Amino acid sequence: MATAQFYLLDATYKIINGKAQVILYGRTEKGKRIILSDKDFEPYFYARTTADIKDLLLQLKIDRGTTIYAVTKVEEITRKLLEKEQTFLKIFVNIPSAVPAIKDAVKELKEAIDCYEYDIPFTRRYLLDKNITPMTLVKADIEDGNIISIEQVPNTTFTAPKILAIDIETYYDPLGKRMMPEQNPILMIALYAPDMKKVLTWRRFETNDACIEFCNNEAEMILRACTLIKEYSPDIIAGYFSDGFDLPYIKVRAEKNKVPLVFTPEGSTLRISGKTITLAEINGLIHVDVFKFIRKVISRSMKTDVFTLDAVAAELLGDHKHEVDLDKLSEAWNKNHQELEQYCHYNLHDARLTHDLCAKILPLLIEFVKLTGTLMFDVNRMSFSQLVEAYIMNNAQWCQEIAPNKPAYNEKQKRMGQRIQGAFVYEPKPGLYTNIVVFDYRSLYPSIIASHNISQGMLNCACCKGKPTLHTDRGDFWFCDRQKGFLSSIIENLIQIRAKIKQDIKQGKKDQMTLARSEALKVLANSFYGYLGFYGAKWYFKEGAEATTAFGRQYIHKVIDAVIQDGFIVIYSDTDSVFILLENKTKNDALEFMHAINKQLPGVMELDFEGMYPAGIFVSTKATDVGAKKKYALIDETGVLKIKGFETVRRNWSFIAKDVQKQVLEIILKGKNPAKAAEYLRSIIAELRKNEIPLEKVVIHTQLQREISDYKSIGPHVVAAQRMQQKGIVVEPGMILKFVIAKGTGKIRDKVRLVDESKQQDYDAEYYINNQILPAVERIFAVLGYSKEQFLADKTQSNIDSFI
DNA sequence: CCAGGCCGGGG
DNA sequence: GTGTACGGCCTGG
Repeated sequence: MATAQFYLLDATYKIINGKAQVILYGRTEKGKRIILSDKDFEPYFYARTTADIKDLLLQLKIDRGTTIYAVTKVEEITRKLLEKEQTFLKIFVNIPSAVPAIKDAVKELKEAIDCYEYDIPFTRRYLLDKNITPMTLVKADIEDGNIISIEQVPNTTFTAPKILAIDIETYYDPLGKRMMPEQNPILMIALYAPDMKKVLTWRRFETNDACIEFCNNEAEMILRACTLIKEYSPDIIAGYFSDGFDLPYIKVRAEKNKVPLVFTPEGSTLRISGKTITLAEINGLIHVDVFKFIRKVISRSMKTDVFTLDAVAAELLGDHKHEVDLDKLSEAWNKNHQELEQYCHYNLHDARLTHDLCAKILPLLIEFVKLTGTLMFDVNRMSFSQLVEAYIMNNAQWCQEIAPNKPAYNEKQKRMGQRIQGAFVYEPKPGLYTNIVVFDYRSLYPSIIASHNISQGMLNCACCKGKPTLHTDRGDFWFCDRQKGFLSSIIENLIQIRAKIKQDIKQGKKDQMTLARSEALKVLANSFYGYLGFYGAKWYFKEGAEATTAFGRQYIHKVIDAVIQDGFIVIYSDTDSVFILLENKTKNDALEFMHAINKQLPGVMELDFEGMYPAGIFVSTKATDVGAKKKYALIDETGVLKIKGFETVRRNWSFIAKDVQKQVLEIILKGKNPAKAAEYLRSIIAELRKNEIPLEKVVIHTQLQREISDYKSIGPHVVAAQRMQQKGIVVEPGMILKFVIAKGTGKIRDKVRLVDESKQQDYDAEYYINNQILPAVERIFAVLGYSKEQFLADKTQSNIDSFI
């Protein structure tokens, strides 16, 4: 017998001779790849029954043609379900895929009450039960490559996995057909790691750049990329939107060229799964889609609201993409080969940005892996609720808790219909304000859940009947005083771990790992409340969510009352934050107020100083309405705009609408000059009415998603497609249609014109003013006292401004 | 008001 | 793959 110690990277399983083998992929401390299998782990799930039906269960067999699903063993055990101890049957089956089938059969039995944990993927079950964590060191006793036993080596992390980034450039028609990998070849493949910089392409040109390598054709290029990846043997292959673009594209091209797609030394190939949202997976090589993690997990804490590689790299790395005209790439490919060099550099630079972003997010990703005990591939693609659930599952083990089931369709519908009364919102009076200070409660909801013991089994317990109750619209609640709940302990533990880490950070322990751990714990804690009220959650807890917001409303009222008593003016409050005006008080006065409040607050509750803003605008949802929730723009002391709740302007808006919205906010907050912004808007409207705004700025871009005949309702873009067809242009799904709205009568769709059949004079200024420009800025101006009618009135406007 | 339909990331 | 499917927003009906 030998032992092996290695960082666990990935896990999968395969069926051999009718039995499942777990396959673990790892990297030894000396950097060697290692692959081991474990033959002795059996799939199982739990059931509750009204009688002892072990013998009956052991008879269960389901014949599925080539395979037979069967129960192999049944054990009686005691576990808890929502904090209530009960007897369960642990039902073992022959292979993992037998679990759902046997589960269904068991549910049919008249003695069955319910089944549990039948939806936990086999390898995940393995990791949970063996108590081993990916991206950390594990120690295994092995015999002939088979694992006899395996355990965690405590306090270890694989901090420096080898990352290789990949990025491709493809041939495409600038007129914007949908991604068509069957027709359009890959032109370049870039691979980047600090010690591996390579661009492969299959058109030759003069170059001195040693990174550029020429292949004879696309097939050879793909094979060469595979060889380079195999030889480099990274732990992680990273891409940007590579689940949705690069890797599926490569897969199609490899099939088209009939070349095998092997990415690891031991021969793992690329697997593409999922229909609407594709996933690209390689056994033993962690595919990180940098874009997915950033958009799902990090986006909340970022300023940008577009997640292009350029915008994200700018914010997180302070770097940009190279500026090249990608629309000319295909032309260069066909005619001007010498121009391809700049595209190669562009390609490699994108791969570099992707690599650096991956390195940047890696510490956080690893901390989530450790906290949830889930494979990095999965963590990379999880939403907040999934992260929380994975974290709870990982902790349920030592609490002896069995996971409740995911809701069935009906239950989900029911839950979706159950509105939970939300937080308190003090509606802002729309307007432009100066010198705003923002306070917020530190981790308000997590603190409440922990300190008020909010957990299913603790609700309205018999033992604490008569204790002061929480009155809500849905009735009165109390939570047990004598026993600590499961969910509340988990979150209390989370808060404590984080407090300890924050202490460490304060004392100077500011390494990447510590900071990332603190951040991961914060994200989990902050997502906990949302999870309780999320309809798809296993531990959905409506009363708990209601109680949390009810307590939250009490706490925020306490601050608001105190702020007012102290002579500040409250302009806005939402959930855990209060926005106040300094007026003739100072920032110091505000800080002193906060310290005083904190002395009165119980336990872990604490009010923080969020920031100070020289100017801010609060906007209403409707032009005439009172203040809107969560819709404002602030400018901080360094001149950076903080914009919340303004809809992001998309492709199917005209350029002019996007421009105007941005300009208006800038003028108002930087120059604090509403009149100037209004003047600007008037000038734009006037130019539109004189049809002076260039035609290209009013073009609307929309993609045709299907065949024209498949449309049930005829939107403007469908009309544009029809017109193109009439003109003999081949129209196919995926095309970006460009059209303008011309003068005329009837519905919008009746006024659709193609760009090349329109002249500068043709576009309908009133449409653009009413449906594009004004919707984008109407609310902003409404709060400054301008109604949209004021801009629409085609008169001299100067006198209206004077009383603002 | 609901349902149908598009966007996003990538090239 | 212990299979099933994003979330937000706008427009037409």
